Amino acid sequence: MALTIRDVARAAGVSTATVSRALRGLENVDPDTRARIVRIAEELRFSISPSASRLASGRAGSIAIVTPFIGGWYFTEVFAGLESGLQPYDVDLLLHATGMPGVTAHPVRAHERIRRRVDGVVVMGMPLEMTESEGLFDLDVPVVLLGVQAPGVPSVCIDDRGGAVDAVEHLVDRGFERIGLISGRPLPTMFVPENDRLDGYLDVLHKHGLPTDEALREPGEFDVRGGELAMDRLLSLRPRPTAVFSMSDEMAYGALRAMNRRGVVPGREVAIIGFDGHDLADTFDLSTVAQPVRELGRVAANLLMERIAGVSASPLGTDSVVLATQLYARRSTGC
Amino acid sequence: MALTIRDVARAAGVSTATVSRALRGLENVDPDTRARIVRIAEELRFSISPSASRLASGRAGSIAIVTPFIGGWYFTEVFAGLESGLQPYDVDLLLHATGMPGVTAHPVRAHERIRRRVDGVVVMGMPLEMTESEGLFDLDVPVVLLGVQAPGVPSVCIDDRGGAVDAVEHLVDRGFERIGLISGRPLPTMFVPENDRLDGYLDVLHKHGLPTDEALREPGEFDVRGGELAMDRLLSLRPRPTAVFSMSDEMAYGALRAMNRRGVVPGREVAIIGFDGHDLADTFDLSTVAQPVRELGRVAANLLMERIAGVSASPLGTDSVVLATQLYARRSTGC
DNA sequence: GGTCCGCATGACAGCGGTTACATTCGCTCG
DNA sequence: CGAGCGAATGTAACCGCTGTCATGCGGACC
Repeated sequence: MALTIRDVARAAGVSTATVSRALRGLENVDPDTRARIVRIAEELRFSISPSASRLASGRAGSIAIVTPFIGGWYFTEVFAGLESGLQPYDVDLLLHATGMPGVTAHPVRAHERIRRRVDGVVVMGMPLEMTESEGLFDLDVPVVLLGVQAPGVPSVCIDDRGGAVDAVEHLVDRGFERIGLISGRPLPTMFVPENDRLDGYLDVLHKHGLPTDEALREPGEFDVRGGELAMDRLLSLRPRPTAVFSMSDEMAYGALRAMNRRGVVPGREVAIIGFDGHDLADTFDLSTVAQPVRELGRVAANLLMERIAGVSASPLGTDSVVLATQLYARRSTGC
Repeated sequence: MALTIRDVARAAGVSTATVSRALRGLENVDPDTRARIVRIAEELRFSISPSASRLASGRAGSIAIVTPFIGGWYFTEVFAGLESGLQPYDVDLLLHATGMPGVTAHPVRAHERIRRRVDGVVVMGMPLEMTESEGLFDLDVPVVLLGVQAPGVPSVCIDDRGGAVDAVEHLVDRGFERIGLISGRPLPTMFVPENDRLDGYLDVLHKHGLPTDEALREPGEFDVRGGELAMDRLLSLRPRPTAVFSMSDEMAYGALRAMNRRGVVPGREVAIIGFDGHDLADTFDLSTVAQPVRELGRVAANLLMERIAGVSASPLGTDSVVLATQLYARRSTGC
């Protein structure tokens, strides 16, 4: 019932091979012939059958984004960035959530789920070990890491250490000396970015000879509630920190709330700075180190598509793109 | 190089047809035979080629979610809900963003993009006219509307009018009388849910004989910044409203900010209630009418898959699922 | 003028499954 | 005891494209 390439071929008085070539913009087709075929295809409202095309060509026509979880601001932004980066290519974006090991462990390994159906994979915010255990390197397709860096694997990420340095230097600039930290998981973790941010934080403190008590570091689970509890604990310390660097904006929101509840004015008695550049940071006057998350997705998409195209081409280097972060100083740090 | 069903057939000493039947769990396969085939397939680490399967069976093996935009809390929750609702089915979820007409108009109609590659479509938060103009009804596949109701099309949505009634009744209960409104677009709009919420708002005011000045209604563009501006305008009125119903939580955040800037304490001088049940509503003490967004996605997925399966079955009714909203009273309304 | 070359095109064998239809075989039943 | 039946399995024709190889043809070249 649906039209096939044969119908077009017949209508144009050419062979199916020529139609196929013409429609895909391959070389060695007479411009006139191509124009005619394209016109006829449009008149007939014909469009190629992806499954047939994929079967015949051996390409999956899809790539997958593998992430520990769906939801949250970061995920959405990455996803939107990927989607926009994929526009120029005729490729579908598939999604696979693994769940976090030990928390929401997913019964199916990513490997099994996406095997044979993708030409490449973007792995988002997963430690290398997890990427391995999910079998993503055994898929025989290119892999691009997003938000993480690892030797020998192409990746796109930010300078986590540098971003943390900026954040903490900012606090020092503003005259704060007793600087606390809200991390994600308890440190050290399997997540490289967290460790990098910790390093940045510590480096600045050392550089300025400021206190680095471990008591000043509290995990906040990367969510609002966790941030609130972490800040509660920090505010109960004596002496309490006069400033706090939160590894995410969402935790910082929780921290802001804890401060409000106690009548502590952000930026005066206690300063706080987040990390991410979340949508609402501006709304809530939260200073933050913004990372270009959409851009991360976009670049990852391009990097991956390049590698897919270049499988047979010259041996590509192990590209590793590092994007810059940007500091936004707002009222929560007294600006 | 990759295994085919033939390799499995050979290894099991049966025909490819039997392997196909066994692996798909069809009837009329001897339990022993099936077990043997499944075991061998696993040993061989064989998995079916989706493109071959799709081509041969004529099924696309995918459904699409069509949305005006990617991003924001609502979108992400719906997406996560769909994904989880789709788990039991072996179906890929494709995404197509149309852009808003006149704002971010997308050059490609959804119709062209997803034609021949989906077995069904979930249309999210789009007015019926837009769904039509995108050609989604000409795709010859089932369509399920999400967040909108329309005669003759299956849909899953909430009771927008009822939710608005709850919100405004709550304000009245708390003793507020001069009640303003922050809508999305300027009213009336092409979006049915907004109009429904407006109706609910007006109904309650009428019922209690409260003022319904049009001056009390301001559009807030459904984003934080718009909400802030809208609230600014409302707070400049004399007499100013003593309470405001915002059609989304994100706009309400903006409104909260406007109040903070002017030193107006939420819930005391001026109350505000949002709509959505956004993640951060609790954090910022915002009263709200929560809608089960993930559930919306999940139900839509099931509804759609049912219809896809039932195309040939008995003529399904035009199911239209309406999910309940829930009021959360917090400090922003003086609780 | 004949040979060779390269471009435009055609013919056709797959790609890896699914499924309609045919076949086999052990039983039930008249 | 043979017809008839249903469950289990096999056979083979597609599904709609792509890619390889073959073919035709006009022009450059010697």
